[in-house]
Amino acid sequence: MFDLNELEQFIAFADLGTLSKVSEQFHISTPTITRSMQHVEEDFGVPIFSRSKNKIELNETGHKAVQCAKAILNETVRAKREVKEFNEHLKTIVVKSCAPAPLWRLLPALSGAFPEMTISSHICPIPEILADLREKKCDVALLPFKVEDSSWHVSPYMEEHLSICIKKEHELAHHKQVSFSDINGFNFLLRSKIGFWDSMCRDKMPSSKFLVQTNDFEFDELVKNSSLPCFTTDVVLANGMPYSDRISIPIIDSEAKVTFHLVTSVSMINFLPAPATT
Amino acid sequence: MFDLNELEQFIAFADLGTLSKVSEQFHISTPTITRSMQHVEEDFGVPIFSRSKNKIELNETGHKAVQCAKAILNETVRAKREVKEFNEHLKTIVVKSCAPAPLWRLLPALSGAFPEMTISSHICPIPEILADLREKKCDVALLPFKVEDSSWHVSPYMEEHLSICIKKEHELAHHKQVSFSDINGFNFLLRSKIGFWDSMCRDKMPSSKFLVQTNDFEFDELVKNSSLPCFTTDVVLANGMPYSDRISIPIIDSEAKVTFHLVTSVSMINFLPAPATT
DNA sequence: TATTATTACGTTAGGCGTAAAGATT
DNA sequence: AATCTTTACGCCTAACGTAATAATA
Repeated sequence: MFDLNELEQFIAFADLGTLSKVSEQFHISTPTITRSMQHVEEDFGVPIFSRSKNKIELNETGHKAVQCAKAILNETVRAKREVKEFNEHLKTIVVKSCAPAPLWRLLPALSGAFPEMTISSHICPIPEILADLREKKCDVALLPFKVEDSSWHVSPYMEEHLSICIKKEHELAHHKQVSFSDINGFNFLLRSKIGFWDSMCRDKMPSSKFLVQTNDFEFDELVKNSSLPCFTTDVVLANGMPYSDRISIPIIDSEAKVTFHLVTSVSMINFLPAPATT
Repeated sequence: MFDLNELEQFIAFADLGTLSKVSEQFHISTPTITRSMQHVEEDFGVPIFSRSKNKIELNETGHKAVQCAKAILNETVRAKREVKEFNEHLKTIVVKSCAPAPLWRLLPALSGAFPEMTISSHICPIPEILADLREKKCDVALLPFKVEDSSWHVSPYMEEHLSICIKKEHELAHHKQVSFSDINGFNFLLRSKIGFWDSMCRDKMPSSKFLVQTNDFEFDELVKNSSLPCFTTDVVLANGMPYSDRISIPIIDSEAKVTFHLVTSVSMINFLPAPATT
C-alpha cells in the first residue's frame, strides 16, 4: 500500500534529480530517502529506477509512475477539499432573493434563529433562483410570486409597493398616484442591485432611460442634487422620506405591488419566522 | 496525510456498521480500529463521526468522506495498474499484420532477435493498422503496400501470390492461369482469419459467394470432401500441395500478387531481420 | 576532493495488542 | 450477560539518523 509521504518525496525526486536534494528539501537524511524510493518501487511492483553505483534515475516506467503518483496526491487533496466544503455547507444557510428588501427582515431573523449557522445571501435573477432551488443549491429563496411545487414550503412573507420619488416641483407632483404608462418616457436614477425591480421597470417603461448608480453614496448625492426622478418603496419609506425636497407617489399598476414568497425545503418550516400579518 | 490502510478500514466500517466487525474482518484489535478512525477523522480535518458512549456512526459529512475515501483508493489501484501495464508494454513488441503469411516468418525472427520480449501479434483490418501506427499502438506493422511517412521505416518484406485450389476434374483445371473475372461467380470455401485477402476476394469477385469456415480442421475436411474451389498461395504451397486430388492455378491479376511491407519505428531498424532477397 | 547512493547499526518513536473500564441493550 | 467503544499500558517492530563504504566526476 502506498505511503503518501513517500509519494511526495518520489515526485520531488523527479523534480530535483538527486536523493540528496530531496533529503535537504524534506529535512530528512539521505538513507531515509533511499528507503522511501525503495518502498515506492516496491509498492508499484515494477522497476521504476535505473541505478548505477552512485547515481539513481527514473527509467521510462518511472516517469509514468511520477504522473500516476501526482494523480493519486491530487485525488487526495481534491477529496479532502470536497469533504471540507461539504462540512462548511452543512453549517451555512444559503439564501437567494430576487430583491433586497425582504432580506432586510429575513437575514436578522435567520441569524437569530440559527446563531451557530453561517448565513450566505445573494440577490440574483429569478431564473437562477428557480434553478438553484431545483438543484438544492439554496436553502431559502425569496421570489415575487408563488411557486407550485409540493417538495417546497411556500408562504407569503411580505409586500413591497413601488413608488416614484420626485421633486415637489415636478410636473407629476400633484398626482395622488401614477401608472407606468404615465411615467413611461421619463428618465430615472436607479440604484444597481435592486434585483428584479430593475428588469421590471425596463419592461414596463420601455421609453424611459435609467441612469444606474453602483455606489450608494453617489446615488444619494445625485438624488439630492438633481431633479431626476427615482424610485422608492413603502418598505424604504417606513423609516421616513430621506429626501426633504421630494415626495413619493405610489404606482397604481398591479405589478408595482409585489408579495414576496418565502420558499424553503420542508424540513426548515418550523425554524422560520412567522409570516407577515397583513 | 492519509494512511491508505486506515482509509480501507474506514470504508469497511461504513459497510459493516461497527468497529468490532471491522476488527475481525481485518484481524486486528478494536483499539487499533478506534485509533485508525481517529486518524482518518483527523486527516480529513472535520468531524465525520457522531459518537455516543458505546456507539459510533458516520455523520452526514462522514458519508461524503466515505465516497471520497473510495475515490482515493480507486485512484491508487488505477495508478498502480497503469504503471504495471506500461511496464508490460515496454516488454512486448506489438505486431499488427494484414495477413497471416508474413507472420509465419516474422514472429520466429522477432522471438529470436528479442528473446526477452513478449511478442504480441494480431491480424486486423488495414485501416486499423494504419490508425494504430499513427497512435503508436503497434511497434511493427505488415501491410500489402508501401507507407509514405518519414517517421517510419518501411521495407519490402516478402511476396505472396494467390492461387485457386480446385479439384483436378474442375472445369477450370486445364487453365494455366486464371483471372478474377474468370472465377467471379464460382462459390468458394474460405478460411476465416486470412486478413485482407477476405475483403479483396469479395471485392474482386462480387458475384461469388464465400463459405467461411472458422475452424481449420473443419475447413480441411470440407476441402477434402467437397468439390468446392478454395484458395491457396505460393507461400502455403512452398511446403507442397496438401490436397492430393487438387491442383493450384495462379491468379494473373496484379492484385493477386502482393508485396508485404514491414513498417517499424525508426529506432527498431537495426534489430529487424534482413528483407527478403528476391 | 566533493558529491552521491547505499549499507550497517544503534536508538527511539509510534503502532499494536492485552487488559480493563464505562456504557448500552 | 453480552456487546461495543475507548483508555491505559507495556512490548516490540520498524523508521530514523549517524557513521561508514564505495563509486563517480
